[in-house]
Amino acid sequence: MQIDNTIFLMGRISEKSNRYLTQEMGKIGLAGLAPSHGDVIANLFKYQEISMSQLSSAIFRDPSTVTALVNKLKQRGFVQTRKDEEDSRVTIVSLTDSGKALEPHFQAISRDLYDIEYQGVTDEERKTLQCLLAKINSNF
Amino acid sequence: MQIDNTIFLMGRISEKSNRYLTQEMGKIGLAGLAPSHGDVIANLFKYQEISMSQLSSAIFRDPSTVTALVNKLKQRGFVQTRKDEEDSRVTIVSLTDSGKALEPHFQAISRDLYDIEYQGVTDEERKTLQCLLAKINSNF
DNA sequence: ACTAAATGCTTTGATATCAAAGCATAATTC
DNA sequence: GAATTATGCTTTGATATCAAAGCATTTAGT
Repeated sequence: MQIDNTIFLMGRISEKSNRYLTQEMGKIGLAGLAPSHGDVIANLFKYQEISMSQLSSAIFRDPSTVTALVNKLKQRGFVQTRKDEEDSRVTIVSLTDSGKALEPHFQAISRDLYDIEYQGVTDEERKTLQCLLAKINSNF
Repeated sequence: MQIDNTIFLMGRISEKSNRYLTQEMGKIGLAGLAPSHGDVIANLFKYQEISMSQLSSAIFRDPSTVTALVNKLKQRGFVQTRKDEEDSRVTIVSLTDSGKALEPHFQAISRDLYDIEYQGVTDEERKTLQCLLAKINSNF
């Protein structure tokens, strides 16, 4: 029968987090965008410039999905793209000024999310959780 | 910045599980169906008969999504529906014989999934994980 | 009893997502 | 160096999903 419901719980937590992120993104001018759009932006904070395929690997989404995500972000004015000079197949994505301006808001949202997550959870437990999830993730 | 990546890991594990479930469902005659369809069926193993709205609560999906899920399962011949006699608004869903025949396969898939998840994880750790996830889930 | 509110479900429209196929361009092989 | 294979990306088509609106029917309020 059912051994436990950990997989189920991870799914639920994941969905609730996404709901929360979507809601908070709406408050900082990103209404109508999904968590994955946020993932794109977050990776641009980290790497400044990144190709479509690197983005695809970084956010674990199909290349065709990344095309759609970046198109939307471009249309909204948060990112821009240019062709790579060395390899004309490659498209390189970067933040516009209005994209860069989001960074502090992203940090705040991220902090808030983890505050919610870890209410009543000790640092010790947090580390244990982190370890266990990393191990389970590598089991698949 | 980023405090940890537990939320991210839960999302990844959840997606990988879903990928696995979809694949295994394909092997038992459920190709083209999603994990949520499996959730509907699993709840019917548990309750035999259940209304659309109860199903909606049980699988945490919008009522309109449940309508679509059940329609597809009906079309494939795994479930059937009837009107409740007491309240004609209510639709009650139940398994057909070919739906019931899936139960042992579901048990096997569920077992296999947990075997994968818990490779190299002790019973103690499993309990800890279960506890922490339950707490975090209730934090949202 | 009649109206208003609530409940159960479905339809419609929008969207993120993936898979498959297509189209370039680059790299490799012969 | 021409042909094949690989790589990077996009287009197209299908689907699960939700939100909003709609339609019944049941319940509550007066």
